[in-house]
Parts: sequence; structure tokens; C-alpha cells
Amino acid sequence: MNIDIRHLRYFSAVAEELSISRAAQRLHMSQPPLSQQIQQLESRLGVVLLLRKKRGIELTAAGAALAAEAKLVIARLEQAVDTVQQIGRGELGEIRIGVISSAMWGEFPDLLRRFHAGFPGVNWSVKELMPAVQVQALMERRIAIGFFRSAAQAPAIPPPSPAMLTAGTLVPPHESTLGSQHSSNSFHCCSTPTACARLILGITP
Amino acid sequence: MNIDIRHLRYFSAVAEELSISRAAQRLHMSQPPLSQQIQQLESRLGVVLLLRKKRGIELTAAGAALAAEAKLVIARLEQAVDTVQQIGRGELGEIRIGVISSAMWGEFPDLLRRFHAGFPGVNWSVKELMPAVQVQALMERRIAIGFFRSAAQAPAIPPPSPAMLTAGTLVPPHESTLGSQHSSNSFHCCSTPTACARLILGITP
DNA sequence: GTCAATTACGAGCTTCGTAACAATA
DNA sequence: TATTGTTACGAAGCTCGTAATTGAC
Repeated sequence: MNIDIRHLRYFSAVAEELSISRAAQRLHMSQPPLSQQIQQLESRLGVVLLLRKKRGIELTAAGAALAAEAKLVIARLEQAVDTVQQIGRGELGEIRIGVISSAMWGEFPDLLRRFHAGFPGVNWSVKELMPAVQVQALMERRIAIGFFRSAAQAPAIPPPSPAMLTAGTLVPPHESTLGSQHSSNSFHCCSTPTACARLILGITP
Repeated sequence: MNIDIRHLRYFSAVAEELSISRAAQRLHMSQPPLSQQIQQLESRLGVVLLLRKKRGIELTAAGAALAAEAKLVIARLEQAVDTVQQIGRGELGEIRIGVISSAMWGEFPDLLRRFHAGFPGVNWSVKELMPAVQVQALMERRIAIGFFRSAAQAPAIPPPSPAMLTAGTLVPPHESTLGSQHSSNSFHCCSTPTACARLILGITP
């Protein structure tokens, strides 16, 4: 009874086209394997889904139900994949940022604004922290990025792990050597895999 | 990018156990193929899901999200399969019944009562129809079963199609020769694949 | 003859298990 | 050494396409 997403995709096409041959065309495959897959699906379910009629096919009640359900399952899966990929690309998620209070007088607010424009799916929070506290928070992954001014205060922090949007690394950012030019300037920053590297660069894709 | 339900099942187990070896045990397979499948899943998604740590593994943010989503997709699929199988077994659906008014004085109400007790998932409706109208309705599949008394009025109706719970055939019922003993008695009836054959027999499984 | 579906069969890919390897406590 | 995960590789199974078959118009 091992139903597969492929079975659902195939059956969905057949149910929509009400024809195996047309569905096979739409699926870019030949009829016989599609016919086989539908038979296999019926056998695994133990349910007749199609009525082979003189001309083409017809759905049984169970077949009609499966056609509807299959679409839901497929849609749910595709949405799940999409969400996971967005998180993976750092376009969706949460990011915690530590700053020294004077950063709010500098270029930080504008950087954050650009970041938010580029990554509207990422929820951010900013917390005012003393430099030493930021370093501690970075090491414990409680913040993803720390903004402060003195390079001397930034110790070796383990390289970023994609585990969370809260991983951090030291200058130069692991993902982007471009980031180092910024970080040697007015502030030091620690980057996460993607989102943070882009934040550092002010990229708004 | 061809994600499979198997991938989701595997990853779900890994995410719950937070260990590939333990998950493999639970899945009754050996570790290496499971490890491979997870790698394949990551590659197809283009997303890192697990962090290989010194001791065991850890979920990334994307991995945690997928673990949650996967459960939903799997549950949705299993519920869909269940529903379709119930319909296929005639335990879920709708059935329209035609009767002559005098049937309500006979054994019909009790038959219906027993049917409903046996198939609580099947919604039924009873309509009073003249015998000739019942025959017409049966042929057009607008009713699943017709109750009337004269065998002479029942013509040849195509054999039952599992297409609907509204298919009908003539005495003796196609699925059950047992049914004929009833139908030669006080009423004639036309049966659908399962539910109706059972209805005729008054079976309450 | 054509159209639509099924059956038959072989090539190529996928998945799994076993064995060997690497790294860590 | 025991544990946990990865790499390597071959056998078994699965999926697909081509070709032949059936059945209805």
C-alpha cells in the first residue's frame, strides 16, 4: 500500500483530462506506462478508480474523491517545499540583531530598511547590547549579527552554521569576502549564511 | 526536484529521532541507504536540512520546518487514502433510493434502518416514484435502487458500474446471487456494487 | 482503418544491503 | 573499542519506452 506522489500526479492528470492518452501527452510520457501506473495505484489502494468505457474513461465515485484529494496533497507538498526552500535561502525566518545604541545614529537604520525591503519574509528584532555582551550572544547564537565599533573586541567565533539564522562568524564573513570591506570600516559584523551576508552588503535582490 | 513521500517519511523519522541510525532502526532498514536518501532529499531541495555534529545530528531551521510540514503532508495523504478506500468499499458516499409508496408499509423501513446502522457513513435519500419512473431513473443512474413489486416492469438495465453509488442492475443482482431470493419475493431491486448488494441482503457488517 | 486502452518485454535508473572507512568519546 | 555517520559497490526492483494486441466505432 505504498502510494507515491507520482501516482497522485499521474492520476490527477488522468482525472482532469478524462483520458489516459491525453494525460500521457500532458505528462510527456507514453500511454502504456501511465496506464500501468494507474493500475498499480488502483491495486495498491484496493479501489477501482476508473471505468474503462467504450470511448475513453470515466471516474468512479472513489476516483472523483481521489482526484480532489490528490490536488490538495500535491499543493500541500509543493507549498511545503517552497517554504523550506525559502527558509534555506534565508528569505523567510527570523533574525535577531544586537547593536550598540550609537549605531542607531549611523548607517544602521538605513541598512535595516534596505534589508527589510529585500527580505520582507524575514522577521527581525534589534536589541541594544554592549559590545562584550554582543560577542557572548554571538557565540551562544542568541543573535545573528552584532554591530559595534572596535575590532579588538571581536574574538574568534566559530564559522556560521546553517542551523539557524542566528549563527555568526567573524570578519571576514565566511560567505562573502566582499563583506570584509564594510566590516573594516565603521562597524564589525558577524554574518549568517545568506541573509546576513546580504544584509552586510546591503543587497536588495 | 522530485520529492517523494518516501523522502518525507524518512526525514520525518530522522527529525523525530534526531539520529539517522535510530531512525533507520525504526524504519526497518540499514543506516547507509537512509543517510543517502536524506542527502538526496537535501540535494533535490537544494537546502541543508541536517547539521552533522560531533555526536549525532541537529536540525537546521529549514529542517525543522520540513519536519513539521512533512507530517502534515503525510497525514493529509493518509487521510485521503482512507477516504477513497471507504468510498471504494461503499462505506462512505451517497445513495438515492426510489420506492413505491406502499413499500413504506412493508419491510423497506426496517431494511433501511439496518442499512443505516451498518453504513453510517452513507447518506441516503428516499424518493417516492412510480415503477415506470423508477426504471427510467435507474437507467439514467439518478437512483441506485428501485423498490417496486412487478418483475415485468423491470427491463434490462446495464450491469452496475462502480462509477457511482447510483448505478443499478436488474435481478439477479450482479454481485450477489443471494440477492435474487429476496428480489423474487415481495419486491424487485437493483443493486450497486457493494453498498446496494448489502442493502438488499440487509447485511450489517 | 483509426482511436483508446492494455499486455509484453527489455533497457536504464533507483533503492537497498553489505562492507569498508572516518571521526569521535 | 563502541558509536555515529559517510562512501563504495553490486543485486534486486521499479519505471519507462517500444512493439504487439484487443475492442469499439
